[in-house]
Amino acid sequence: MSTIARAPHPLSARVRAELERMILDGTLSPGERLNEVALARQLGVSRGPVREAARLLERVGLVTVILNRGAFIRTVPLDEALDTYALNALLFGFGCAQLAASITAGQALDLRGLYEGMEAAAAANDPEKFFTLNIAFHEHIMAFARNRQVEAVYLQQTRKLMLFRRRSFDRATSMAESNAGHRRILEALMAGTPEQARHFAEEHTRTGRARFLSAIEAPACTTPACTSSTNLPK
Amino acid sequence: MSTIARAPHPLSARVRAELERMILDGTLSPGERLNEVALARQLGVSRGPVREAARLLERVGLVTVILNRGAFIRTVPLDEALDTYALNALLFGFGCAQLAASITAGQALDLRGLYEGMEAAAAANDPEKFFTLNIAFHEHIMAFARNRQVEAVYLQQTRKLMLFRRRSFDRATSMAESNAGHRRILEALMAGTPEQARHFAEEHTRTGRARFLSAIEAPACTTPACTSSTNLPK
DNA sequence: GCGGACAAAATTGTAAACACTTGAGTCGAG
DNA sequence: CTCGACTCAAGTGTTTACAATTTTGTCCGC
Repeated sequence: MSTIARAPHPLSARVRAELERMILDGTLSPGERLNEVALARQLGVSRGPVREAARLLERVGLVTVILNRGAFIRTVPLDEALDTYALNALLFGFGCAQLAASITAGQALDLRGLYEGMEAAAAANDPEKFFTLNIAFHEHIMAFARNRQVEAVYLQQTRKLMLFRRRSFDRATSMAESNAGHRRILEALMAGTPEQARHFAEEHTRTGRARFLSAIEAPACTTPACTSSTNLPK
Repeated sequence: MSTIARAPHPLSARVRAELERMILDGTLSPGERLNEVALARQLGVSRGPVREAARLLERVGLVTVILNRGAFIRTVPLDEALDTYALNALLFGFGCAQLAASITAGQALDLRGLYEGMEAAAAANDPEKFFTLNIAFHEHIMAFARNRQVEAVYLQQTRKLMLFRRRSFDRATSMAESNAGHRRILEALMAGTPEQARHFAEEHTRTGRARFLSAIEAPACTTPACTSSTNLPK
């Protein structure tokens, strides 16, 4: 029974963060139901905050709430994932275009460091590290783009995609290919050419979608979480 | 004490819809606090659903929750409104570009009807009707664009902007100017030229933002709701 | 052996109760 | 008269309890 750390936030917000972490971690698998009493006991709180947290996660698209049946971790349908990729391509392209027009030396240095870290991770065949740096690279760009609304939507949609995107970097070639896209984006950013940056960003997202699709069609994963039903219960 | 109509949804969802309506209607003004007990009694429910609904509205950006002080209807800061306009320009441009490549005769007819309705409303100097048709025009386009994710984000952001956008169409010239933009978009859609449609859509959003800005700087509104504090309490 | 109806357990939806924080008003000292 | 501390009311945060629905297990009939 691990109690949540004390913080100056409503309990429901902390529970929401914890549940979000558990979902993205894989502790809670897609299709699984969020048992309110079990989670409440596990987190050392009452059912109220857990309920509120579940409703918040529904609003973000991470869970689905069915009347009198509870909250289930969403299994994002393929068409929704594709729509989300298109949306993210648009947002990421915008972010890169904006940043190309306003990038500072420090920001460029930061992004370059992440790029080189991914290069090393790809060479060492370390998908886990590459995955982490990759997220940081994209999120830093969107943070530097100075549009909080675009950034917020991008982060939210990306989190939703993470429900299964983690497996897209299984092969070393994927990492190298992905990082080549990062390099092109980075060069356009440092060159200060917004439209080129936007172009490479959208292209990069498209190749990411392609990797995602091939990973879906050929799931080289045998854990029970992968083979379980991909549809909602009932 | 008006009880909410029965429906196959959790009470919190129905309460959320009702609160959202009250906020966008103006029944609840920006800066106002959502008194849980009062709203619960007014809606004929308990505090639980009202709390959950308030948290949901926070996630959408319509209210702000402060620990131990409750939920306040948000007063969207200017910079956030500008960021949101930029986001909406991007999304609406995407939607128009998509639709230009796939529009059907029936969809074109539908949009044309809305356009002509707005033309009539502008001639009759009927801002209320123009406002309604204007929303329908944009939402129909986004629905026809066939990307549920982009559509959902656009709708959400637009609702947030509605917290004060309603006053942008006070003058008849604004309506005529706005509808001229609609006409250009519609022609590009029917011509099947995606990039042109995107261009006009983004331009239309920019002029909308300009109207919004001028309406902010010169508030021709004297109701107490407008003159009240535009910042969060305390 | 199989299918359907019934009953009991589990779980969610909702409501009420309790504890704590915040804010205002008042009283008193300087 | 002003400023500060104290008290009390209002309201939120959280927990607990109750009601309604769903699900599952079992039993009976065919």
